[in-house]
Amino acid sequence: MDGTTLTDDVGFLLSRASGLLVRATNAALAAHGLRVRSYSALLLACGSEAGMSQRDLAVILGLDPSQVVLLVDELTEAGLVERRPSESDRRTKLVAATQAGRAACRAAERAAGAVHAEHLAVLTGEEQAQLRALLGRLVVGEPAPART
Amino acid sequence: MDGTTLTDDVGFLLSRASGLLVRATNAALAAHGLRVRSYSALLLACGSEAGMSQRDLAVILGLDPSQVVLLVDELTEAGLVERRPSESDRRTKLVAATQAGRAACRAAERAAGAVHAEHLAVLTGEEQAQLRALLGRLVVGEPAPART
DNA sequence: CGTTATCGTAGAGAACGTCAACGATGGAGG
DNA sequence: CCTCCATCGTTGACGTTCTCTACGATAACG
Repeated sequence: MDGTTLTDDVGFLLSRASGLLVRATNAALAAHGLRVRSYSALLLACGSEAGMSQRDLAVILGLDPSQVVLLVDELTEAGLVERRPSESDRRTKLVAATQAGRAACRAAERAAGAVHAEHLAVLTGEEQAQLRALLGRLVVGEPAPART
Repeated sequence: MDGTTLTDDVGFLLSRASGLLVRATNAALAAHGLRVRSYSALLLACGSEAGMSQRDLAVILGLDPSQVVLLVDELTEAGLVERRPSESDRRTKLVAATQAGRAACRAAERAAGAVHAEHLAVLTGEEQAQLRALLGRLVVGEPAPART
């Protein structure tokens, strides 16, 4: 009567599933010079025309702001994004995707999507939607990530 | 029409949810001198009377064998497990929980379970079961974790 | 008996998480 | 206007985790 068979633990399964997917996606993105981390940031930068502040990036990605600095440094050096000054607040810098960045993002999107689809193939489309919905509620139901 | 809104991406949600739960669980287990990592290993060691080989530990936890060494070192130094020679194979060492280890495991189980329940409270019991089932299929549907 | 594979171990290097501090700017109040 | 406090980006540090390589000891196979 141990309700805690590790392999039935939601937390463990979450870590395990996440780890497997991240690993596979990293391998696929390596061909594009990206990792899951940088890809996510790039994707967000591509999301808005004007760019997104590093603080917003940190909040959405659930990272410490100091990590975002390095991430943006890396993407900037690769010529995929650029830091633009905000017009309304001279402290904030908007991270905006360059032309090359948008192109790389599209390519990476295909690569990541393929791995993604492959790993989720064991689930039906409906099940994938279910999973997405459940995880979504799990994530938003939580307090701030780091540095409230 | 971008099908890739990061916050709707299953992989991203997986990482995010996993990260949040691990962080919270680590905080809760800190009072018992454990982390999620060591707790998982301890739980497995407590699972079988004779103990479990480090190799099996690595496979189940999805870790590199070299990490298991450090993990078991740590647990051994804390007096929670001990390495026993296997009778059938002198190469393998069986990791078995001590009395103290089993006690610590039970206490940690309660602490982890509480955090667990709290973070999953946004889902109904049925939804939690659904999630567990979906994740389970996702995990087993994958190839070997590290070093096949 | 020799070759090949496996188990545990050790070590290194990169990526990641977490925290503390600082300069520059913005905002609120006297 | 000036002062106090909050925020944004940045830097630095320290510990954890991932990944890979190599090695000694033992096992399994030919």
